[in-house]
Amino acid sequence: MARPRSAAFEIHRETIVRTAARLFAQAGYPGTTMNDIAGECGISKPLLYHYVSDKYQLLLEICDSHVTRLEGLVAEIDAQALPPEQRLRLLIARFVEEYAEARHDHGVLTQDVKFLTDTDRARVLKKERQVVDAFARNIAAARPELKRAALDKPLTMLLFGMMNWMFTWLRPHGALSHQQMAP
Amino acid sequence: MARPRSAAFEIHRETIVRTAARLFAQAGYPGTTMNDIAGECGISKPLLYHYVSDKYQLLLEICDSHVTRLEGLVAEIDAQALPPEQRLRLLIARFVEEYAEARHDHGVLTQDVKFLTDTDRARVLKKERQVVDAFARNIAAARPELKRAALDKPLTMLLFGMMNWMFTWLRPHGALSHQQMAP
DNA sequence: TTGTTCATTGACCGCTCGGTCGACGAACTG
DNA sequence: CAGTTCGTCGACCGAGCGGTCAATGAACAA
Repeated sequence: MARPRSAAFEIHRETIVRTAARLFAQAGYPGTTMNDIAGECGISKPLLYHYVSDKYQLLLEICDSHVTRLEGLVAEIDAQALPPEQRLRLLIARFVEEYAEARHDHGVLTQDVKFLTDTDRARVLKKERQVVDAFARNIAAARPELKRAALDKPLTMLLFGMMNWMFTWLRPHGALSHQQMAP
Repeated sequence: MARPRSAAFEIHRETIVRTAARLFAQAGYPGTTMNDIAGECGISKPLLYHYVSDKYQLLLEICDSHVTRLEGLVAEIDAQALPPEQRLRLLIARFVEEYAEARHDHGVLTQDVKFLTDTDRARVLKKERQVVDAFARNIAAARPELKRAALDKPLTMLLFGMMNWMFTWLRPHGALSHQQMAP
């Protein structure tokens, strides 16, 4: 072998994935072309394919890495010994924080999972379900009367509805969000 | 002229629009082809174009008719003289009802408005904003302390987040939804 | 210095897309 | 009955898609 891979290879690749996430989030997976991505990155299409195998892998990588990060977040907070209510609040706060940072990735996750193959989608949704279950568990622990009324699961969904929807209208101000989860 | 338009023309056309709404909601606007729509309707592509001018008009018609219906719903409830809290509850109940009936149309509205032209999108979003404002007004009337804290607008958004998200997981059971809006 | 690999591109390929053409028989009007 | 429009379709068109090829020069190993 005569020339090693450039040190910047992974960096370039990551830039491409981030750009793809942004465009997917904005126009959807089928509504985004590889030309769009290459153009937005300021490179030619063959060069794009030098860094990335194909369009589908981009989608898969974005979804999988994001949902895996969320899973890690849950595990991290679960590991702390905290009173139920406080733990639930921490969970919500950290998720909102993560969503804000990875806004585009999360948009792709909620909008474009359906374009994954059956097996890939199953894998991603399984992780997502574990995250949701963790929320439901914490809600039930913080408000045992909901559990008794079998309302913990629906309420969890409603909570995710609020969180997911938030980033379709909130732009660059995040001061309010953390306190609003009380009612 | 020698042959009038078939009496079933409008019916067929409406069937096509409903089918398009379902497919758009499922795969997104760019992810749905005219062949898909024709196939799902059991007709050929030229026949599809006999009933419909082009793909874009389908999207526009779905979005516009749905948002106009929502607008009418607000006007109808606004016309009734009701105490604030009761009116808000009625508003929510009726919206959830409407979303359930027109689930696909609503999916298209929340997912595919972005593919409208600037002017069309502006028109649709203007109507949508009027609906949201009506909700905010009713929330402020029912809970004046929120208004004072300038939390009425964000809370309205959170409420819409819950309502919009609901129909991504709720399948054919609707008994719970109406009572859950209290907390 | 030499040989190989990397980084990069313009040109290209097969396919599918949104949309149209021209043809046909059946249906209706006068 | 005659003439026209409707309802219907197979075949087709130009454009753009995801993806590849072959070529080039620079970068590095030996």
